[in-house]
Amino acid sequence: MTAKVITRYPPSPTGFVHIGSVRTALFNHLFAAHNGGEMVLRFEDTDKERSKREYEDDILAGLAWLGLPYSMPAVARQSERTAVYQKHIPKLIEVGAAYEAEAGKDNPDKKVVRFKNPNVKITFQDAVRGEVTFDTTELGDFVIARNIDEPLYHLAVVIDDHEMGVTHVIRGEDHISNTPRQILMLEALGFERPQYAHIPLILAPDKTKLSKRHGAVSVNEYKAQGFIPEAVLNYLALLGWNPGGEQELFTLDELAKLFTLDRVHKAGAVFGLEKLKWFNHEHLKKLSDAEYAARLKAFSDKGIDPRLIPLLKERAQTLVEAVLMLETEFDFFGDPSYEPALLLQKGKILPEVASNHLKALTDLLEHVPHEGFLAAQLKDIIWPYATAQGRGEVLWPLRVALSGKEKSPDPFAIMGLLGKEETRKRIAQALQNL
RNA sequence: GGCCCCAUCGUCUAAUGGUUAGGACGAGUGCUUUUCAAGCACUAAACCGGGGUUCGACUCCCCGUGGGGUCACCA
Repeated sequence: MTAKVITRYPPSPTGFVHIGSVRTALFNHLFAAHNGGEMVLRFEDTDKERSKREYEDDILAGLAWLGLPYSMPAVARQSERTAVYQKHIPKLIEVGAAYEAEAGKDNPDKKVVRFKNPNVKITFQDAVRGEVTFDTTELGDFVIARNIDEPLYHLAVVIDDHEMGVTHVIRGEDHISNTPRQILMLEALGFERPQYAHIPLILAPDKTKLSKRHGAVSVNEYKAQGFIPEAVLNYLALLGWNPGGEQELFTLDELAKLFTLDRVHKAGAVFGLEKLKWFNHEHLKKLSDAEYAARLKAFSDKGIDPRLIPLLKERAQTLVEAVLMLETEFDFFGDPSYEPALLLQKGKILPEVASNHLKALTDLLEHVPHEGFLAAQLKDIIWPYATAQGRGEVLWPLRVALSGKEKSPDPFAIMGLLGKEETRKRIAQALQNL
């Protein structure tokens, strides 16, 4: 059939890896994976002032965290690819497609390279937008290189994409107006035109391009907030793309199987944290208990009782939230201390009533063997009594006696975790407090 | 402003000429093991406007309007 599909992810290492940039990488990966191809990565660091190694590391770490695969050419930094560019820039001048010109008044000795604009209309097929036409006349003879061997962004892109065998250029919509000038250069160089696809931008709630001023924008921040890659990927994939149908939860592999460019949207999509949280919770629930505990370790070095994991899974939307719960409503293993009035639900329950119920419960629990002291069975035993006597008046004092807290998991779960001895102790203590 | 792109509930979206315009997040209400969550049920919520084309338009065309992107020796 046709040549192997090669997509590209060319970040410029001038900042921490942006969520929009990651979405572009994701789409490039999904398309490549869907077609049995691969995504190549290169660093566009021709801006030497702003490019930094720490940002490169950050980008690579981000991809690793997300689990997005890529390949890299032997020389991946544009700043180190001078030899490659030297093959092509003089050629452009030789064939008359470009010329050297004075840099400007402030720099009389310096010579830049300008592209000789043929002033034509350029039409290209965009995989998501269809036919797009630009008049390149307004571009003038634009500068394509700082000097004979230092190309500027547009030229470097064209040469690198060609050298790396890129077949599909999938990038943000903000690049759509750059496309005609890149096509101009690519034609002058005699390169084949790749397939273009301009994907919609990720927008902030005010509908403008998402940027730092809108808050968390780096994937690191999401990682630090306790989001997991499965959820981030799933959420991002569905921003501006949709496989049709009503399924929303997907793994990366499932997404790759379904991904096609013709289902990519044309309009920008607003990034919504609430829905991301929902995706995170859903994916968190799908982890095994062991895996959940392992991920939690990155946020808390305290050992946690494995029996707590199912409860956390049910409640926490993020891992940070889980840690927080462990420190608050789930922190009931230590000595519970509380205002005795809390036992009475702020005066709603009479002291005699509460203590009668607690005494009755003590008797009920007396017959339960240690081995049978489990949440489900305790519920079976206590439930009929609570129902007969009034659930609120029975269960509230019990829950407070056990947890000492205004909010906590239900009393049966807590008793199961504490065990018979501790449960008896706490109920006795509550009786004394009354 | 020039050029280019876009337009379904508040948000993410389904629908590809014929649906009571569907789902999800969020919101509200109720139920539940009467705390907090979770869960479940229900409710409110959208085709930007105007012209065409057509027996029939959310879907096709045109014009408005609105929004966005881009106009560097940044990428």
